[in-house]
Amino acid sequence: MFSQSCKYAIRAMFLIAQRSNEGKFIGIKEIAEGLDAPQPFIAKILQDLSKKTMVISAKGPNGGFMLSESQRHTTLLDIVVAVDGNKIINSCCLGLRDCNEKSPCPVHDEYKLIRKKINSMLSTTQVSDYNDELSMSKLFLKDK
Amino acid sequence: MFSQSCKYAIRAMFLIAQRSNEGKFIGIKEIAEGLDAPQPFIAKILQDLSKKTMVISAKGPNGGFMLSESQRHTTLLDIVVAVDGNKIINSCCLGLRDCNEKSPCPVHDEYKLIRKKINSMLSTTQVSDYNDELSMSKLFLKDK
DNA sequence: ATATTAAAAGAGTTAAAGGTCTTTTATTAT
DNA sequence: ATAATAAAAGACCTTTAACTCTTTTAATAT
Ligand code: FES
Ligand code: FES
Repeated sequence: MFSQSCKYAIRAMFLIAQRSNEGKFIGIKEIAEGLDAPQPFIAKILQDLSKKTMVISAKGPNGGFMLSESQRHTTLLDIVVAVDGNKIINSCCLGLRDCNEKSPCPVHDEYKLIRKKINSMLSTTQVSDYNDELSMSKLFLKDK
Repeated sequence: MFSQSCKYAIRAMFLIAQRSNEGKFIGIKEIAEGLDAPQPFIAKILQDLSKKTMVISAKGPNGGFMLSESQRHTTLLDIVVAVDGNKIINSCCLGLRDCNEKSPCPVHDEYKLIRKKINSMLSTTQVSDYNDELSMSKLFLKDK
């Protein structure tokens, strides 16, 4: 469904959002540990998101990543599109080039509804929506 | 969502199911053309399905592939599991090793419902369900 | 029997995703 | 100013998916 990079990107953004509440930068090392993910790989992913101005980064001591007020309203769909492109939004699940009513594949009608729910989930969830649950360890960003 | 192999496998099975009604074998060449897919790749995929007894194959003149009466009841879920494994059934969409209620990721509750719909679509659809629509060109297995 | 047909088998290739490493640049604390 | 810190940049490596090619085996029509 999502590439590995995209999954990490979403989880990283949730984590940065949570820490951004405290007004502090969180370093790559801490992010990688918080997600149980390879640090250099996370670094590269965040570099991309930083270029796309979806996260603020700062070099030097006490540097790291954080989200501005407006960046905390980034949706999961924003992240998915930034990392994986927009194929999730409207492509055929059986791989036909065009998904439309003119030449539907056998599962088109059913999949259309599922895809709508996926898009809805992604577009209605913001990265800061679960700050509290994450802080209280009711939700998790890595395996226990 | 599905690997390329899996998408081709599903489409190939729909096509073989449709032709099996006529009681004839359909050759790889014709299948590849019917799906607008690379012939040697389709051959590989069908070889695997054949080994897993999900399709009958015959060598020599008038050979090819067809589905037995019972094989026509194969569901899309059977195909997906055979080709891509069972990760679709119960894995976390953010990549956590375990998806369960004990350590849910932020989208667990919502994704659980979506995954259920996907599984339902796959398990209730049989490869021969759309024979007629395919024959009448109301549904398609390749781009126009 | 022989030639032809068509899938099976399996090695080989290509491209993309996933992941690592080293060097550079910017910041800040001293 | 200098040293220490931490991200940026970009080259590099590894693995897997996607796809191809060649040879072999089996079946059938003549
Ligand atoms: S054509 Fe396949 S999902 Fe729409
Ligand atoms: S834990 Fe992520 S979907 Fe269940």
